[in-house]
Amino acid sequence: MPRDVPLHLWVVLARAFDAVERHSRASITRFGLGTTEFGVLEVLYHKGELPVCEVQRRILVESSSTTYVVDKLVQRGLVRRRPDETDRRSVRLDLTPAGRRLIQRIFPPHAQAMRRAVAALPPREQAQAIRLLRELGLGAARRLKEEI
Amino acid sequence: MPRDVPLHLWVVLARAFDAVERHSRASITRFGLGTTEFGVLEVLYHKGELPVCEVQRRILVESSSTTYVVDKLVQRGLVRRRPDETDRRSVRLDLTPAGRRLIQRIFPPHAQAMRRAVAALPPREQAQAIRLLRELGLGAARRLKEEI
DNA sequence: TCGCATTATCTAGAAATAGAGATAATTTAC
DNA sequence: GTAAATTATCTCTATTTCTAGATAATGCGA
Repeated sequence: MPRDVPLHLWVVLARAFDAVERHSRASITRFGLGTTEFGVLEVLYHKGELPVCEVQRRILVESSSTTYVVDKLVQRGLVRRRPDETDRRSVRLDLTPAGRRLIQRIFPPHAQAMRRAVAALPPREQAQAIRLLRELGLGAARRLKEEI
Repeated sequence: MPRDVPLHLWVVLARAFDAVERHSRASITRFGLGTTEFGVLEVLYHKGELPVCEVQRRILVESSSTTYVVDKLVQRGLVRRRPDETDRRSVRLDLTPAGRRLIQRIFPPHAQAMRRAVAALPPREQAQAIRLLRELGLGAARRLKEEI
């Protein structure tokens, strides 16, 4: 009984993502944030000030959702918008001091939770999985662009 | 500069899932269905009549969302609910003839689209990825249960 | 330089999803 | 056998996310 390997890959990819993502969601919920809000804080924390479009690319949601999440973070005083000097279409995002304090406090325990979430795979196999998933993801993304 | 391998694994997992899932979404949208609706039809097509809870486990959404999706499919005459004789808590789901005709028609081209979506990875590496993702997913799911 | 395609962001509205908890049936432990 | 715990489904509500499209600025080619 020869398996349909590509379809099986898609199934286990979805299952693995779901299981690990539940860890992420549970961890982030502890801190009164949504996963996408956390994503924005996290990317600004690690990359510094960025234009909205760059943040969007990294948190993997549509542009209107990005606007929605950033609105909430701005209202809560965790992020600020600033017009870009050179490109007047662009809006740059940055952490406020309060936002920085928050993400500084919650990132380490969240990272720890995520390390535990994937710890069933031994380090050597984690490295192998990274290589394969990178190739898979890049390939799929490439095909998406081509097929527009 | 030693990478934080577990966190990196989580990032590439999310990216790969996102890219492949976009293929899935685009493919399914062609047929006027949502991905979760498609998931219900597909699992009933391949497994036959199943209780709601079993369908839910396979489509990876919460129980309230399952009710919502099944409602829509029932309204469209694609799925029917039937009380379980032996366990009166349980409701069994099955395809109607129209539902069966629909999924029979759209599953093959969707499967083809998904095969293309993951085709950047050669078959040998697909098999390797399946093994690793299975172990990762099962491990993460196990930890979820333990940590309740 | 001018017009057109592209890019960046946002708005409005619809759809999908989750969360809390209600209800009812079954299973388990004693 | 019965009480307590678990399981299955659904309701109601809030939140999140997407789609379509508007607006404005930029880049690019003739």
